[in-house]
Amino acid sequence: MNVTLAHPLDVTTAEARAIQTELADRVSLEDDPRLRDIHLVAGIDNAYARTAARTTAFSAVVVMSWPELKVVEVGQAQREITFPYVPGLLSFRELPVIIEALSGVESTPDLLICDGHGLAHPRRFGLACHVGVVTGIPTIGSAKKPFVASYDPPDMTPGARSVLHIGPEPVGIALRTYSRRRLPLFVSPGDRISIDTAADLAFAMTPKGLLPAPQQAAHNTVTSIRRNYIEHAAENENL
DNA sequence: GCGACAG
DNA sequence: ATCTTGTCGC
Repeated sequence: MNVTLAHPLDVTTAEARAIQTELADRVSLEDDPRLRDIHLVAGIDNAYARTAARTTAFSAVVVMSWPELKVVEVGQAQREITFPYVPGLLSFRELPVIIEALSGVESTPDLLICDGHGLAHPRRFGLACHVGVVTGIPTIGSAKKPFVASYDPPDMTPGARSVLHIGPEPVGIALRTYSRRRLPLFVSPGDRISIDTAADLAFAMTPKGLLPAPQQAAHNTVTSIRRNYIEHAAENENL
C-alpha cells in the first residue's frame, strides 16, 4: 500500500499542532463512493515496549474480507521512536510505525479502522484523520475513552447511540457495542466518511465484544508481537 | 492556578 | 499505552 507524506513527523509539539490545523481542512465528511461496496476492511493498532534506553513501537494492520470478516492479510512493523505521548498529538507518535506496517500490505482496503479518535479531537484532526489523509482511504476513528468530547450515556442496548459533542459541534457517536461495559465505544470520522456512516459501519463490524473485529484482531496481533519481542529481549540485546 | 488528558 | 495483585464470574 502506497502512503504519501506531505509533512514531516519529526517536529516540535508547536509545529505538530500547526500541521494538524492545516491538514484538518483536507478532511472530508462526505461518504466516499467505495463505501457503497466494501470488500476489504483493515484494523490498525499499536503497542509499546519501553526500556531505560529506548521505546520501541509496534504496529499491526489486519485486513479482513467483508462481510465475512475473515483475515486476508496481516502487515506489521516495529520501530524505535522518540516522540512522546502528548494528548492531542498521538498521530505524530504512532504514524511512523503505522506507515511502515501499511507499506508491507499488498491489498488496498476500502476502509481503515484506527484505534483512537478522528474528528473528536481538539483541532478536529485525530490519528484517524491523519491516517486517512496520508492514505487516501476512508477511515474511522474508534476509541475506548471520550478524550475531549462530551456525551449522554447511550442506552445499554447494543446498537444504542448518542451524539458526541465538543461544545455545540457534533464530532462523532457514542456507540453501545457491548452491554457489559460502562463506557460505550467512541466513533468518529477519520476521512472520507460521515459521522452516521462511521457509526453504522463500526456497529456492523462488531458482531461480538467491544471493538470492531478488524480493530480487535489488530490489537490481538500487536499484543502478541510485543509479548514475543519481550520474551526474546535477551537475544535482541546482543544484536 | 488546578485538573483532565485518545494511546 | 504499560505495570501489576487480587478478585469475580462463566
